[in-house]
Order: sequence, then C-alpha cells, then structure tokens
Amino acid sequence: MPKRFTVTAALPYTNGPIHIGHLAGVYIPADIYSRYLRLQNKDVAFICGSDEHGVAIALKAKKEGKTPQQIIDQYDQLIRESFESFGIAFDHYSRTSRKIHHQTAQEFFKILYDKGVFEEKDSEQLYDPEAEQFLADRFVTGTCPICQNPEAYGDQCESCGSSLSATELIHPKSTLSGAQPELKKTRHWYLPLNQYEDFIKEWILEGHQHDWKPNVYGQVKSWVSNGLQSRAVTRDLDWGITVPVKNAEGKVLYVWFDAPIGYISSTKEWAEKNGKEWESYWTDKETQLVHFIGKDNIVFHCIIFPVMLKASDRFILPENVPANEFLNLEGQKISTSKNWAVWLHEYLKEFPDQQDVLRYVLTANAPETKDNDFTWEEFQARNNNELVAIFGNFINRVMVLTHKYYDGYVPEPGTLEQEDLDALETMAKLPAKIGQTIENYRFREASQQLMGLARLGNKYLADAEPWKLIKTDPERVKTIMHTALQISSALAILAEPLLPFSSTKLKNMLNLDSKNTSWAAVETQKALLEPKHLLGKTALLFKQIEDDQMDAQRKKLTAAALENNIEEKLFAPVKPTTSFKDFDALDLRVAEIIQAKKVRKTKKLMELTVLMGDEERTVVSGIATNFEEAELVGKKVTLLANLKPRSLKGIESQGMVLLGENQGGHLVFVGPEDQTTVSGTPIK
RNA sequence: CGCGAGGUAGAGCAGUGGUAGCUCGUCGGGCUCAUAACCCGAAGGUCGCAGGUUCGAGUCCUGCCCUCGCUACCA
Repeated sequence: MPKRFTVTAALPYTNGPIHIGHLAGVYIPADIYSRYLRLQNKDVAFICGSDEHGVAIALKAKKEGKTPQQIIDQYDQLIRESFESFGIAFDHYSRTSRKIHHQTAQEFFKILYDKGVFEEKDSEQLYDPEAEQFLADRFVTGTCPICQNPEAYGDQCESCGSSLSATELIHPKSTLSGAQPELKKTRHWYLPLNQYEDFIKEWILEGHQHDWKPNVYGQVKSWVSNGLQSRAVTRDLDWGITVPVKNAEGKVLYVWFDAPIGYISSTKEWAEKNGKEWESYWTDKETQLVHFIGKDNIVFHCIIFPVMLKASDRFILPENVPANEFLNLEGQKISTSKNWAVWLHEYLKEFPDQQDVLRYVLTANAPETKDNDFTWEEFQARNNNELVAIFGNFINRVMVLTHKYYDGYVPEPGTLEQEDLDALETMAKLPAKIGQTIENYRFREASQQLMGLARLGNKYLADAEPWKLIKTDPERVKTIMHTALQISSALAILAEPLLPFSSTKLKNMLNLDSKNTSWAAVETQKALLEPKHLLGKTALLFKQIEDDQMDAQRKKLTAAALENNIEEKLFAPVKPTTSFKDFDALDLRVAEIIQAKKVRKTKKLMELTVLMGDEERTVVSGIATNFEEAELVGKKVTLLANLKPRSLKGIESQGMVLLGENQGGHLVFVGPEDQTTVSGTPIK
C-alpha cells in the first residue's frame, strides 16, 4: 500500500451549475474513494477547485454583458455551496483564478520553457480587427462550404456534421463584433506530444494494460495509434493566465494547460493552511495519484497532463485514471445549453436531507462501463425498494424490537448458535470485500455489497423469528438481538463512504462510540456494541418517495427544456441585398421523393431519390434525425436543381432539397402547397 | 472499409473456453417485529446478427448491424 494518496476530481468549469452527470461521473466516485481511504487511516489529499479560464467563459460573459470575473464568482459560489451541502468532502477546493494558481501555472510553464520542451511556431489565424483580438474557431460563423448552411461554426457545421477549419468558411463573420475577420500572423508555444509517444506507449499501453479500465485504455491506444500531434498550449485571449515569457503580450495559457495544474496549486494552498508539505503529494514515488474524470477528459489526463508532468522531470504520474462514461437523463443526453439536466443545487432544495438517496442511485447506476440512463422512475424505485425497504427497514426492525424488549439497552448474549456465527462471519468478511471493490474503482458493486449486508440482516431476523421466541425462549432472543445489533453497527460503519449522511444518522441512533467506527473495527471487534449499552431514539433512516413528487420532477424537466428552446434561438438577421439576376441564377423545381434511405454510418444523412419531371435524381440531405424513411416517400418538395453536384459519403448529391428550420431545430419541408403540383414545375 | 467503448432475462449489471448468474420488477406462497415493509419459491434469456476455430464459446477469430464517444454546450 502506498504511503499517501492524492485524489483529484475534475475541476468543474464555472460556466454553469453542477448536475447529476458530473456527480455520477466524477464527484461521487472520487468522494467514496477518499472517504474509504480516510477510514483506513490513510494519508489522503482529496483535491479539487473551480476551473475559471478559457474561451467559453469569456464568451458567456460577453453574451450576458458581464465581466468574466462576475461569471466565475457566481458559479464558483454556487458550485462550492452545493458540493458542501451534498457532502462531497474535499480536503481542499480552490479556484484557478487565485494568485497561487497563476503563480504555480506560470512556474510550471517556465520549467518546461527553460528546459526547451516547447516548440515555438508562427501561424496565421483569424483576427477580428474591430474587437482587436484573435478569434477561436468557435467565435467565427459563416457559410458552410459543404452544405451551404449559412450558420456554420468555425470548427464544425452543425447542419451537415462536417468538421471544418474556420478559414474554410464562406463569408466568415466574427461573433464578437460582426466584423469580417482577417488572417494575421501569431506566435504560439506548442507541446510536442509526438516526442512522447514512446513514453505513453511504455507507460500506459504496456504498463497499464490490465489495471486500467478498458474504455480509458482503448481511448489512449486510439490516440497513440493515430499519431500524437504537437498542441498549442497558449492562446490569443484576454482572459486567463499570462504567458510568463517575453514577447508574449496578449497571450494566455491554454485553459487545458492551466486547469490540471490547478490540482497542484490547490494542494499547495491546502498544505499551507494545514502546515503540511505539499511536495510529497506530487513528487514522492510512494504517493498514489488518482484522477477521477469523465470520458471526455481522458486525453488530457492520460496524455497531455502526464506529458507535462513527465517533461518537468519532477512530478509523479497518475497511478490510475478511472474515467466514467456518460449519464443520460430520461433517455436523452444531458445538456446544459438545452437545460436538460437535474441540477444539484435544485435537488438539494427540493429533496432536503436526501443527499444519500441521490448518492445511492447514482452509484448503483453509475456509468462505469458504458453510458447509462437516469430516470426518476428508477430513482424512486431504488429509494423505495432498496434504501427504505431493505436497509432502512432492517434498522427500524432492530431498533423497535430492542426498545420494546429491553428498553433500548443492548442485551447480554448467551451461547452463539451456528446461524449467529454464520451471520457474524459474513459480516466480518465484508469490510475486506467492499474495500477490495472500492480499491478497484467498482463503486457500483460496492453499493450492492453494502445492501447485501442489510439483506442478510433481514433474512437473519426472518429465520430466527425473535418475535415468536420472545414468548417461549426469551434468553435466546437476547442473543439474536445482540447479533442483529452488531450487524446494524457494521452497516453504520461500512455505509460511511457511500451514504455518509445516513451513516452518521445511524451511528447517532445506535449511540456508537466513535472509537469503534473504523473500517477495521468491523472485522476485528467481537462486539461493536457492548451489552448494557443504551441506544438512542429510533428515527427513520430513509423515507418513501411518492409518485407525485416524481411527476413534478418530470414535468419540471420538460417544461424547462421547452422554455429554454423558445428563448434560446433568434432568427438570423436578413442577409445583404441581392440582385434579381443572382436569384434568377437559381433553378428551383418541384420534385417528388420516390425513395428514401438512410446513409449508413452517418447520423443525419438521408439518400433521396427524387423525380423531377421524368428525370430521376439522387440527393443527399441532412434530414435523417427529423424524418423517417417511410414518411418521405411521395412528398412533393422544392429542389434546387442546378446546384453543383457534390459527393457526400461517396454518393453524388445532385441538388438540394429546401427546408425551413424552426427554433427547436426541427425541419419542415418547403414544397408546393398543392401536393398535386406536377413534378418538374419551375418555381419563380 | 477512421479509431475506441458498449450491445447478456422487462430494467440495471456480473460473468474472458467446460451444465447461463446477481439486484430490482413480475407472478405464487409464507410471516407479522418492521416505512403494505420482510422471508421463501417460480416464471422469464437461441448471451446484437451471421459464419468460423474447438470435444466444448457469452467467453477466441472473421464479417456485418445498433448505441455512445473521439467533434459545440459537457462529465
């Protein structure tokens, strides 16, 4: 076992609140892991903080007419408070906007800079002459060169799905000022990942083939086999950490360069406050570093950050990066922008004192091996059928019986029979089993093992039937209740990492001596509760969740998403005046769809065969997410007939079907009102 | 033929060559200490599809299909 542990959880980005996806993917598993280690009396630093730089925050601030500082202050506070009341027990939660982080990140950059690690390269990038700044690809919109969508982004066209480069756009426009961007030379520092391919291969592909999760390992393998590229670690932006070298005015560290360093600066801050030495947590070989992240972060935590650490020649590398997959919500992807999410701060208000329910549901259904779905139906079922019916009910039975028979005092046991011994033995083996599971990052399984103990308790009571024996053999009942109380105590202790609030509640109910609450106590102590020990008052550990609560949640979800949709999109402004000649150049015709087939291996493309007069044409159109094959056949549509043919996915598209797009992103055909219009009819 | 992960009972998952398992749900029975909770039993799967290797395949190989990610918001 390593001497100490540095556990990090992905730094939340302060442009929105925390939702259940973040919790299930990162914060709950990280918290379980750290709590478990602390119960083992390990030296643990559980580190996190707000990630507050980057383009997205700058953009959001501009949109809302605020300063970036206002945005990050607002969300940092919200996130900080909701983590706190949800019981994510960070040892330290910092912010990347703090001085200590700016210093640490700059030092880090300097170390690599002085070692000559970086490549310096000039490149031409789009520049907004009005806003006087360089534009990230996302800040540029224009007409897609492939599908002619006038609102394609600089990095991707959402209409046809093609990935683009901002310089390819026709009529590019800066989203900051509306000005037409120009190309301008700029100099940046690049991290030459390609020089570290062998390092990554040896370290991960050979060294961690069996102990890292397949999804993480596979992802890394995929990146490496595609060949690693140099990556710019600086940006032209006015929001971030200034690049600490000469000739770098107006440049900041790329947010992905500075963010992981936030783990280090947060550790420093924590160490300073607690009179500790931070270095050992990041440089000592006997420290085990573990990063908890979501799958989108794999490349940064398995390749880029490790390369930075390695290049510094100073820091240790992560022992494991147990990244989770994604959680969906009621069958759809969680989306901040579409407001399709369960927000933590709202949950905490609407389900007061029920943090553990969400913790349990998100753990039991965690996306450990593949994407999973969160539904309110399951939330309710797991609460009512598992937490209430199995765990809570067992405790309640034991408490009620003990108070009834012995006025709340733990009875003196007689001779233990085989069934008692069996139950106690199973119980004593559980800490090691759960521990093993947690150490292997299998939190889902750990939650089931814990529930297994409560299940065992119920069965033990059902088999022993103390409520019957109390009339015939009261001495035997004492032994039974004593045993059941030991199981209850074990539950209180072992529940701590997974259900910390309930664990505390239960310990208080049992009046459990804090000296007896370590992980090891369950395996070694004969009696966690001694005879004549007085229990506290009985209270319900969990409560039933009713149907109407769930209905309300579901309604809220759809309502919020709908409202968001209406507010979100405004129609694009009218384009510049054109001439009749230009319009006349377009040959629009009525055409009839006679066949429709989804293009294989694409999301949006549909291969249409249309009839224009007696001419048959093939048209590839990005409408597959909106329409089924069957409903298209027989439809009369408007076809732009003289558009230059273009090959999409190997199919030549001979024209373009005209569609209107409404606010919700739904497509509607623009065709002749009279569906009997003869196909081939020209439109003027 | 871009790469990676996943596709096992109604739902969520385990199972890397030797008679298909766990939890929840469903159905039937029992019990009454307990938040109509608990306990027992049963039904329910041609392990995405098609081939192949093997005495034997969910498990190995080949091809294909579906979902998700790698690609905005985002874990």
